[in-house]
Amino acid sequence: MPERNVVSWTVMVSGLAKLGELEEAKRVFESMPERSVVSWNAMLSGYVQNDLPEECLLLFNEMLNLGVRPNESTWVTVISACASKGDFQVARSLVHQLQKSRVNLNIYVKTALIDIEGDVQSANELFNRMQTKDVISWNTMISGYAQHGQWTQAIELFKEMSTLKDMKPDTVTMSSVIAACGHLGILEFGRWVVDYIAENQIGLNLSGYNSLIFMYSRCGSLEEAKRVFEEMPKRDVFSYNSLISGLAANGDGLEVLKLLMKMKNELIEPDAITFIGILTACSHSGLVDEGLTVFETIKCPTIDHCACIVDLLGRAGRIDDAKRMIDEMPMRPHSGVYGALLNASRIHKCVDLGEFAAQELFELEPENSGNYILLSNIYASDRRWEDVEKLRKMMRERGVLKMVGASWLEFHGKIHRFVAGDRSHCQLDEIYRVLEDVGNRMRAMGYIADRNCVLRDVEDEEKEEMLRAHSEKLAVGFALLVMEMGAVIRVVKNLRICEDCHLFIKMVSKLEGRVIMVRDNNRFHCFKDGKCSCNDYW
DNA sequence: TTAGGGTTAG
Repeated sequence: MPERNVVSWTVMVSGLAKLGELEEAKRVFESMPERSVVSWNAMLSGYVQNDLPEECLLLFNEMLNLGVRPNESTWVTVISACASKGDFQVARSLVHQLQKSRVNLNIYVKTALIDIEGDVQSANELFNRMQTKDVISWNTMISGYAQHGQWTQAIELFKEMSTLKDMKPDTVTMSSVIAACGHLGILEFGRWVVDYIAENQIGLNLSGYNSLIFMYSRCGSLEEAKRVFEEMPKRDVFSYNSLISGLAANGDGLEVLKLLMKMKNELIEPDAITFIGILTACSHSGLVDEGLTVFETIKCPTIDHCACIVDLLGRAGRIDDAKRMIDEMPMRPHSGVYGALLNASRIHKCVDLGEFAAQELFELEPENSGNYILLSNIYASDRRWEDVEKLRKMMRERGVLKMVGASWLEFHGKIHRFVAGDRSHCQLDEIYRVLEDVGNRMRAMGYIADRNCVLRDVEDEEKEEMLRAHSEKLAVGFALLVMEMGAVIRVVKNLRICEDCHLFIKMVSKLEGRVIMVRDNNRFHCFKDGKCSCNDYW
């Protein structure tokens, strides 16, 4: 060019960076005879676009040291560099500098700030103070809630957005909303959202389809998840992972292994999450050898994959192999590893290994009441009531004893509340008739009507405290399930699929010859023929 | 010539 000026130089920097030619961009940037703030911005954003946020921040420092005044675009770029790094400390110091610099906070800067702050409340305050908001500001706030697990708030904000005349939710909005529905397990609302998308002609892109697969999977609607998976024009690792995890939770190990093959045929590389899904599926379906074979193919197995193998071996009864796996693994085991061993010890009633795993867990996470309960259950299954009581005492002393007050179940759109010893439910007589019937039939089939039996008479006060809170209210709730067979029971609060109700539902599924779906902690468990998708062999 | 938003696991 006969006349090169700062603009043409900057175009070169920006264009090269966009092509991923970062070294070349840097070379041009460094040989510029003069630079404007825009040139600096082009180079800074080049680093962010090429996933080098640290380089961006270093260059930003250099820029300040040379006395170049950042403008709004500069701030947006460096803030987003912190966002991709997840570096809240640097973000805080940037916000501080930003306040000192008296730069005008336009919609871009504010939106970037909502995205970075790691502090949902401040982000929301800023969002509420914004005079003008566009679709990206709304999406940033919605996904901010979602990224912090505040899915209800994300959905509420979407509802508010959808009532505004001048605001049209787009495909990004809908991806977040659909995923939030999945996390909450609210399939009915999810279906409404799907209709909303169709009515408003919002085209879904790959992320949107992936969210849909995730939602259907998490809500236990595997047929719909598979349908979306088949229908979508292009799949990526997210699509596979969402479906694999859904099938894994449903105990469909064979289908998952087929998907792994299909994935390879489509030349999509499985990642760490894929393998967790596959190993979980094998574990839940008792496919021990297949799981071990897959484990061998993982290039860089993580500690989580090892935990899956401990679970796989332990559930299947190869508990000594599970312990050996822990002894031989190169990394330091974390709570997930010992948790898997403890669970396996409970399933197979191995007191020694259970004690070993629990001791490690009490060190690693002393506040987690679940570990104490599991060990207590192991002692109880061995009728070691003194040890049970010792553990209760330890829990009281450490303040981890958490008595569950009540549970809430939802079905047919109505919330039912159950409390230990509660006699106030409007279908009480019917419930107890069903309970008695199931208990009799269980005994007739040779099952020991001991502590696992929901009808068990409680002998003394201590065990009453321990057992009633768990068994009885669950029993009452699940008796309702028997009567309402076919309905999906949604556990609204406090109730977990613990040992007692687990056995109960399995028995019911066998006696009634029905498939029962129960949503527990937002995950679906599928019970059929006396087996549960999570493959616990009681 | 430069700048802000989305999806997955146990």
